[in-house]
Amino acid sequence: MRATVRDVAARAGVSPKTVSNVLNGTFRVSPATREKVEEALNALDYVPNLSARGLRNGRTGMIAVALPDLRMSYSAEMCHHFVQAAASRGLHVQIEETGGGGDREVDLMSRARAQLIDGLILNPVRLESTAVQRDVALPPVVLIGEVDQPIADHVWIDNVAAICEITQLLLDEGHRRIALVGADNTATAQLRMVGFHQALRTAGIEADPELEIPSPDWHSTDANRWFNTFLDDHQAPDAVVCMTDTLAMGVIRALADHDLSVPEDVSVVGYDNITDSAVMLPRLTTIDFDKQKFTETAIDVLTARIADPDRPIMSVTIPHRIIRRDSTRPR
Amino acid sequence: MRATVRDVAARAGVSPKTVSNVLNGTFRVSPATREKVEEALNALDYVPNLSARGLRNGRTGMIAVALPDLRMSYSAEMCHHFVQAAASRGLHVQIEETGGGGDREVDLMSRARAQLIDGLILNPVRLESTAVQRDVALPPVVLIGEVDQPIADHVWIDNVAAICEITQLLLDEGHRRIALVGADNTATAQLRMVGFHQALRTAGIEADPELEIPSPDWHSTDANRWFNTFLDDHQAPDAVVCMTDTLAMGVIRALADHDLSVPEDVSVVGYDNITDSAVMLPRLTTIDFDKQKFTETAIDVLTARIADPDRPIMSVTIPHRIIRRDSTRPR
DNA sequence: CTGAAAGCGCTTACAG
DNA sequence: CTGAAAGCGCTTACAG
Repeated sequence: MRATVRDVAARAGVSPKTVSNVLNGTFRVSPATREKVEEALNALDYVPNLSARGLRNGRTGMIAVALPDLRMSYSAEMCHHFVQAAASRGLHVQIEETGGGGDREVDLMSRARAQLIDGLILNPVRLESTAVQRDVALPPVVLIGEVDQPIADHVWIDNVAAICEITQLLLDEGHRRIALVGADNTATAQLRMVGFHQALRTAGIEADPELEIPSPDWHSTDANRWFNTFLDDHQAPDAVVCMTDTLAMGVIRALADHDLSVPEDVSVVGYDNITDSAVMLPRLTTIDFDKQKFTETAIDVLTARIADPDRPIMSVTIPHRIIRRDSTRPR
Repeated sequence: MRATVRDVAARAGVSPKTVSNVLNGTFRVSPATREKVEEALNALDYVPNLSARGLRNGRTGMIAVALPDLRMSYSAEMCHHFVQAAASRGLHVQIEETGGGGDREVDLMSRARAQLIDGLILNPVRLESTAVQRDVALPPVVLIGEVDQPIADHVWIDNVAAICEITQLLLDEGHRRIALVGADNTATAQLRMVGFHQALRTAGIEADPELEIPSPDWHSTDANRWFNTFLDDHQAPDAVVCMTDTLAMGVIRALADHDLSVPEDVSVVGYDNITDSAVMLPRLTTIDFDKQKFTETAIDVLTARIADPDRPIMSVTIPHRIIRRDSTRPR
């Protein structure tokens, strides 16, 4: 059987309270007592029961991170940084996937309220997210990505500005007919479309719905399929703005299959600056942000919220920048 | 305040036991009573406290999955399937990263024993993994990937055979000077090297250590750097066996930077069949396995182990197959 | 500086 | 079919 504080106390000849004091360092314990307790701890191979501690303290040291689709390289990199940032703060991370059905988000909220996790970092898929509503008792939650409800803490990068800037860059360099890949009704896509339209408007170009191509599941293979179909029926655009680097991979492949090369015939830009973008053929021009800073900020905001449920709601914008590589060229 | 079973019982005019019966369906409850309880459950917005349940039952419904580096596309796809498979079995997943220091593995074992998780799926980084030893009280654990200690349950694909077969394919098609990328002292690499050497030996070719190139952190950018350096000093090989698809991306880029194209000048093969491999330039020849089946098997084996700690240790091999694409051609 | 007791919220024998 | 009690393992007032 596993040893409990009681067993340790018995062996050390002290009370459970003293063991707890040694474990948590709450009060000063005399060196002699401490030594006895530590001997017992080791001898009995004591490991605290976190469920019991969680029940008592109302904290488990576990937070949840919910992303739309864990298969994406973007998700992979964010997961890495979340786990690292959490570990350095003594927290552990439970992961969840919210894609493919809004109910998952509601479930998650319940689980948070079920207190096996202390809080939740949620990347909602839809703007009209039913999960996050003012009237329901919210667990501590930080929304990441694109949300416009000022109902919970929020960490994001300014998508509208980012896409606007990168579209601007293409426009400045002579591209006129610019396609957008990833256009659908998800929160992320909606906001990025706003930025795209904004840049076009500033340049005096009318948005052409024909050039706004969806890619329902956001995978490279999916973008490839949809963009291939587009190219079968349409003249190639001057440039393609992809809502993620992963989409860009599929688009570049579709162009190659239509004997169009990047950037000679068509320029392509991405978003996220995943690691592989730096070695892709061609190296991808994209939007970068500090993922470590992003995740650390999200966790710190969540921790603050857990500590004080009544503090004012805050929104943090993480800076972004354009990384110029080889997938674009002036026309 | 949150409602407890006690509150619900009070409102429904029954005992906590009856509420528990309704919640868990352990015993039959009369429809009238059930209805009263359900009304109270809803009215009070009851959510069970999982820490309390975990303390009582010794189960939390949470398992941990530990992978070497979560940034890899391989990890991303595995995480997705683990979360899906777990969800369909009513389990949740905590993720951990074991790379960059063996102590994390030991930590993980303790955490499992700390019972906030019911069990652990671990992809150990090193064969001489100190974490998994016979004398320490192991929590329920399933090892995935390359391990040769028959100390715990094990799910893997036969790496030796897989790399041997794909190297064979290259040899059969006339490649003689074959490089290997990812050669280091990790468990995965060691086993894959065995398969590589086996194929060479069968073909009567002597292994050339010069052609076995490490890529310490296994990222595409890292493989790119190391393979670039290799190409600076050496004649290009006929083919390159990459220990993962991600490494292959970096290798293909290095070849491109030396004006060598794939497969015209050099053939390249990968391992894992990540989604992006299907659209890469060129589309990558690689080793595929059923990731859903792999993860479901691992979780089922773990569940069985949790249910019966004394059952015999088992090892399951998931089949693999070569996916032929455009990154190789006969010479 | 330390001990004995109570209680976090749940479920499971034990009675009825 | 239901109730009252005990206990999972921990930590925190409350006394000394």
